[in-house]
Amino acid sequence: MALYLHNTASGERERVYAADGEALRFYCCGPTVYGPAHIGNFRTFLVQDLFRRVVEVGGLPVHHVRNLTDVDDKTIREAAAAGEDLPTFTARWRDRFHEDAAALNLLPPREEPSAVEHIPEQIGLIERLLASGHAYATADGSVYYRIASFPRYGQLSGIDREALRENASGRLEDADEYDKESVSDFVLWKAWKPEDGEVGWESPWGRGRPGWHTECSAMSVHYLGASFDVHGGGVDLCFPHHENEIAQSEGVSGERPFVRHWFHCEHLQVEGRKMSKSLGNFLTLADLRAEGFHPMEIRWALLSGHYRKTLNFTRENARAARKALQRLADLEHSLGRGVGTAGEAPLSPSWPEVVARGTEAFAGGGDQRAAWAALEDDLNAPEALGHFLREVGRAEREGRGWEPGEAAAWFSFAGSFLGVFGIDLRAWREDRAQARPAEAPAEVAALAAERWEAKGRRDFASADALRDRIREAGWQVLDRPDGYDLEPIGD
RNA sequence: GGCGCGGUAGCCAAGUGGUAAGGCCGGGGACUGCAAAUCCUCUAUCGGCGGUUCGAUUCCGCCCCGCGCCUCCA
Repeated sequence: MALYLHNTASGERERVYAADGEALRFYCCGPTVYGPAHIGNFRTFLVQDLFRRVVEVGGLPVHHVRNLTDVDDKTIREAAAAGEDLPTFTARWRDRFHEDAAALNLLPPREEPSAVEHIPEQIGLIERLLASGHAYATADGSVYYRIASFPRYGQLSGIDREALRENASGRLEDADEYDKESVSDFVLWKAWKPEDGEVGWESPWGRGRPGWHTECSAMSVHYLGASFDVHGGGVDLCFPHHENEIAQSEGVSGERPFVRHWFHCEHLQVEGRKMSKSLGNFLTLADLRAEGFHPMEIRWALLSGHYRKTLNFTRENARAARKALQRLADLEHSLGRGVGTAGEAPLSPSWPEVVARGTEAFAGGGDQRAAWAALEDDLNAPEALGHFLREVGRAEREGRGWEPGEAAAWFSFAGSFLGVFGIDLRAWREDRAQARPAEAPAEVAALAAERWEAKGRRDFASADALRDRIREAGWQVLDRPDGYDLEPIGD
């Protein structure tokens, strides 16, 4: 495999490989569990999922770690507002995140550590930072990172410390932070305050809780080592979160680099505008499901742009995705019976099978090879989709004339492609079949029977009139040579 | 102001120094008694102005516009 990925740290496309030669060590900043994740969050997680799938199909196992932030200002505030204790509150949203992630067919990470479960590791990290002079405690029992002690600070995001100081000058009056040495210093341990209520842990500096940035350094190093291969997140995390992680992790270990490859995903817009609560376009998966969209349609739409460009999510795109899925389902129905090892569902091979097939599945014609090549070239999903859809069109036009062997090869390619994209066609098909009424109301069925009879008499005027009445009832008649089907209108 | 990402057909979205993938929508046609599906077919000179070049959408410069980050937002 020769997968190349843009590295924020160098600004260049670089080869992805496992330093230990065995598994790619991959850390992702996960969600803060204080409410439902929105589709912008999921865009990032989906891109990371696509990346992981490409690496694994390329033959390299991935040691994937994604954390859960279950203690911070927002979780504490919202838990209090909900009248729940913090663990109960965050567990609920954690479960919700898992449900959404499963619906979107995200592969679960190998480990999913949470901040609350790793307080000792975080305290240990802070102690080492204090010992090495990178941190200092203040009178109130908080601990801050001393940015002046880390000359490389700002290198990842290209921000220089002088500018930081100037820009931050307007916030000097922030009462909470009056005892920091420098306004740019960030908090590692926050001393307990009355509004924290029951939330707090004992530490060498008194009762308190870890600052947000602390957890990712402590947990990534704990699970993946002081230096690992790839670290992902949304572009907004580049500064200050990832910058701070570098300062913390390299500060204690002295090992460089903390992360070899920084992988940042651009943001998402909705219907041409940025997502914001005031615009009311802060979409969650549940919102879109309520509008009738299937998670697989959302997944397709969210992966249809390049990860380093802002993507405009539109309902129209989601409908285009639905159409593509329908084309695939039709194709599987017409050409795919008994083809390949997946039997009746050759376009829905299991993930282990997709991994086992590896890149061999893409060794066919030009577009098949090109689809894989596009993915290896900085994860160019839209180009890969273009090649894939050209293959779909070819199958639609030529498939009926194929020999069994040709059909099997094509379905192996297409099944693997959908596997890499994490599109579970079977789930989509079954959920939709379940969602629609299997049978028309007796009244509609009677009209349809009457129409079929009129049609048999070649009384087309009556037949058409009945078709209209059936349509008014919300159903449509689809004729076959030997009969007809009734389907609900609406999608 | 600093750093970063963009401006390609009605919409979404790739891409290349030699006259621009793919999808959706829409138009026309074939097929069908009608309808659905399917098939065929049509729709762009790439934000603006200069420059380099035999030739630029692709390289350089300037300008205009949109978006993100600049201390806890994927």
